[in-house]
Amino acid sequence: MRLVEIYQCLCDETRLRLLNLLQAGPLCVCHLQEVLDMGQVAVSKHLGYLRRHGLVTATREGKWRIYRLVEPAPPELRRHLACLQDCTREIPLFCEDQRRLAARLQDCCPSGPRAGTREPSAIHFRTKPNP
Amino acid sequence: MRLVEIYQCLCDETRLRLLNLLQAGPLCVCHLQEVLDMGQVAVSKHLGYLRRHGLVTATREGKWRIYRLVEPAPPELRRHLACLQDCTREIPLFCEDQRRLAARLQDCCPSGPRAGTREPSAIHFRTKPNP
DNA sequence: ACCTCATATTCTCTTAACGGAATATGAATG
DNA sequence: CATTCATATTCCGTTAAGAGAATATGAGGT
Repeated sequence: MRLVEIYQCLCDETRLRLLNLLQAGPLCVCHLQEVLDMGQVAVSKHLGYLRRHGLVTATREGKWRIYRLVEPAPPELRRHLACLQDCTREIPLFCEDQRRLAARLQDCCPSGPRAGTREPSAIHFRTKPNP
Repeated sequence: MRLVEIYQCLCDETRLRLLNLLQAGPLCVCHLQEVLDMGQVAVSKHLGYLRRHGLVTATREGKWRIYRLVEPAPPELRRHLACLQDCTREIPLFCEDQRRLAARLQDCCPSGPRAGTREPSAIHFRTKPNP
């Protein structure tokens, strides 16, 4: 993975917000869309961009498509995601996003704030993302 | 300084090379231009971009314009520059740039490879950048 | 088989980035 | 004060990014 490519992925605020949310675990598009409060096309396109450049991967789970950070991440990417996380920790917008996500997942899977982390599909089969 | 702004500055290879070289100390445009082996306009524009976004500062020294990393750098920037340096250490292109710069400075100020670090103007008054 | 839901792709428009050629600026020097 | 040197700015053409509307795809449910 080329270094510039990483920065190109990081140089858009929407993509930073997406990565910030994905740091905590896999998510489907509709959750991301809700938390960011953006149009479906925009979110989908940015996720596609991240996927084409190898920062995230996508799998199907029933009707949903689950995105997660690439695993294992190449070392340059790991470093940069860690650096990003250090910074976003102190930035209100990103903290709010995380809070909104936590709340959204509470609604969805009350058994735990990140119950889906180990079994991502569980998020979507317990309750529908948009009931 | 906004986070996205940092990434926007870092998402171009030429700018990464410039920052890599400036990590070691202040430099004039002509040295950078020589090491990168690029046109004057391109180098000047990229430096201008970095300056407008607050990553570097510029001062006049006689006929030359000396660029250096902003001092003191805001914390997010410090972190990212450190991260960048960690990565570039292992990338041939950036290492070659550093070697070429060292060689160029040898020609220019034989008293030491980074003689200009403490007294940047000395680089340019001992010998002309392009004799 | 049809329908719906979640998501992706295409199209179009606007805007920004990049490179190079030509030109402008401003300091130093004869 | 005219010239030279180092650098910046402007202009132009090309290319890529981003947003939104409309449409396509593909899996599940009826």
